[in-house]
Order: sequence, then structure tokens, then C-alpha cells
Amino acid sequence: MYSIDDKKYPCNTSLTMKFIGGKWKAVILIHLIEKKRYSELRKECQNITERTLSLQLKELENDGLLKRTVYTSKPPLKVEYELTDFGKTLIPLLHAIASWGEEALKLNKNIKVLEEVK
Amino acid sequence: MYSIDDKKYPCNTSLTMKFIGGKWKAVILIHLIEKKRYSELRKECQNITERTLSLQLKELENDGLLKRTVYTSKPPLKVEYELTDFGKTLIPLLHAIASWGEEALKLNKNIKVLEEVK
DNA sequence: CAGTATCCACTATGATACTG
DNA sequence: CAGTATCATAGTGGATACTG
Repeated sequence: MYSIDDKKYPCNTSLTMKFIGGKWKAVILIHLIEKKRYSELRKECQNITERTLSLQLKELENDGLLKRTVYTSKPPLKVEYELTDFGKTLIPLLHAIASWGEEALKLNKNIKVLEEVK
Repeated sequence: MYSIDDKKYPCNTSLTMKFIGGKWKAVILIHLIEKKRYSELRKECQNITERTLSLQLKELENDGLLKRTVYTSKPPLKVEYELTDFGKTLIPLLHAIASWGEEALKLNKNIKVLEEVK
């Protein structure tokens, strides 16, 4: 049994899910394998709202998985996000997650492929 | 862009998280690498409530990841859960998730190890 | 540009008690 | 034994408008 900030995680698996679970975290992390600006990230994470992206980025930063760097002092701002060394240890896992998604596509006939509706 | 039952998933990664995301799914799945009865599973997934376990199992069954078999017609019931062939394709990923949890334990000093309080 | 503020809906999770 | 029913709460996600 483990705990972080008084929340309990019964096993290694639940510990990992604390970091990458939820609807968006893994998606954000895989896009941040390459350092990226906020606006680029938003375009790539289709459907995510600014509010949600912002909240998730903050959590990931607090969890020590990524680093936020501000390059300008006045608007327009330039902010970049990138994985920390700790975050980088997730890269193989993130690739494995993406690969299984591709695999699932072949095996599960309930998954439909939609056209890019722009 | 993919969809399952009219819900949208923008990439492979989000597709995978649809199947194993959430607080408990990955934990349940990794315990079901070996076929197991409901009561065994409940003991092993510490802290989970019966209601939540029940709901999650139903979702996993609907998603085609596991199979439920009832062995008795009257109470006391004997029910076993096991991975389907599709579910078994997740096994390497589940192991990878558990391994990263162990790794994180070494790298992240915010993670505390609690005694088994029983 | 990179967010925050506000308000709201929906989903997930939980506690407890009960049943075929 | 293996759940379901009921009620309650917390967390996540979303729409829209606004700001340093």
C-alpha cells in the first residue's frame, strides 16, 4: 500500500494510473515527448478544452512529470512544456499504450474510424 | 479519430485509456490475469467497494475484455472472471504499467510506503 | 499567446443496507 | 456467495467570456 498526499494506492498498478490515468493525461504526455508550446499542444489534443488542458498540465507539473518554461515577461506569452527526467521514464510505457490502441483497432470491431472532420 | 458507441477518441492513446483508464480497471485486469472468483478479486483490490467493483466488471465485460462464468444456479453462487482473448492482448501492457509503478517508487520521493494495516 | 473565471452537467466513486 | 438498491459526494469535463 502506497500513499501520495494522503491518498492511497493499493498496488504498483494503481500508482501508475495515478500519474497517467484519466481521460487526457496519457494523451498530453505522449505529445510532450517532444517539447511543445501550449498552442501546439492544444491543436494536437483535439476536443480538449482550454480549461481542462490547463488543469491537467498543472497536475502533471505538480506530479513532477513535466516542466513549464516561460520565455517572455509580457504578452504575448511564450510558454513551453517538456518532460522532466522523471517524466521521460514514462516514454516506453506511453509508446506501449499507443501501440496497444492500434492493435485494439484491428481486434475490436466496435471501434469505428472517423474521417478527420477538421 | 475513432469512436465507440458514439463516444470519440482522438488518438490511439486515448483509445487505450478508454479500456484501461479510470481508477480501478487496470488494477482489476492485472489481478484477472489468473482466472478468479468475485470474492478473491474483492480481497485483492483493497479499498474497492462492492458497488464499484461490480460496475467496473460489467464495463470490462461489455468492452469485451473479460468473461463472466456462473457455475451454480442457486445461492450460494460461484462466479468466475477471466480475460477473453482480446483481454489477454493487454497482459504485456499491464505488466509494463505495474513495472513503471515500482520504478516510480524509487524515483519519486513523494510516494510513501504504508504498512499493511490489514 | 497562454491562460483564468464562472457556472454547470455529467460521471465516477463511495457507504451502507439488502437480496436471490 | 455474489451481487443490487439507494443515497450522497467528489471529481472530471465542458461552454463561454474575459485578462496579463
